[in-house]
Amino acid sequence: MQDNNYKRFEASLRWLSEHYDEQPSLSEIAAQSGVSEHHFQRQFKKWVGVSPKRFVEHLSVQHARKLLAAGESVLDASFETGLSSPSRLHDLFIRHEAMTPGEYKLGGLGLTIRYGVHESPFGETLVGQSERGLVTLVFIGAGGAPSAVAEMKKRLPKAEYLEDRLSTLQLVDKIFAPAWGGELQLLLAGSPFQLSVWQALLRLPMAARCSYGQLARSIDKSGAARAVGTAVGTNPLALLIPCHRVIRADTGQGGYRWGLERKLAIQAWELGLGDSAASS
DNA sequence: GTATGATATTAGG
DNA sequence: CCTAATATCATAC
Repeated sequence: MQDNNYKRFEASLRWLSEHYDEQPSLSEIAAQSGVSEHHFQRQFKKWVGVSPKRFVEHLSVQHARKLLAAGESVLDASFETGLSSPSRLHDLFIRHEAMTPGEYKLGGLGLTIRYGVHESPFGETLVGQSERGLVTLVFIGAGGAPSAVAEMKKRLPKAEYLEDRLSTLQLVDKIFAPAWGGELQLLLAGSPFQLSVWQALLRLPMAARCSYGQLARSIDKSGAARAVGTAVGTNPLALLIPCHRVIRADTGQGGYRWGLERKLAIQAWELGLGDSAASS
């Protein structure tokens, strides 16, 4: 269980988040982690699925530019064809429904949300599930579980909340288990602006990136890049709404609500998934 | 109103 | 190439 946790690489990823644009060599990266080059290489590859070198290349300016171009075409295409392709996380099909503005104003009245705290490969998560779909999947930050729960309740204050780890555990397994499949239903709750940002994001495939400005243009609000940034930052469904795939137009990584290390860890994980899918 | 961002673009060195 | 000013817009207060 513990060897499945990104925390072992947290320090390395933090260092990488500051130095990736210098294209550090394997020995430089390994030196930061305090273990031998060989050991680091093996451990990193085992957890991430790709080698450290491959990952650094992935973060490079040249590569990021290609990924941004791919994202641009996806956002453009879906803007013209409407909601065409259903979004996926690897083999997990993701469907979603959005609350109407009226419903959202009622604060989740009539909704029952079962929630629980669980371990994930990216640290502890809080999961909240309603009859109509998954409402919350957030990482637990410095405030600990109580503050994450309080935040969840604040967003939909009129909903009924029941702690029910048993039922949310199934969901966590489904999302993070190696053998995936099936469907996942999301229930999006937010302001109209937030909904449009999140829905646009749901169309972005694993192997693509987009910038805050591209997202803004795709929802017909060019110029609102900064507002898009805050909307992306309030994403209540980490991983499933792929906010970790949004980077800056200048190919910098930008920020992440739960720490840049975690953003890189998730990107690396997805990169590994793509590789294994391609090679099998 | 005012201040504040997970930004973007431009101007000046 | 770099830093710094400034445009911009949804939120939180």
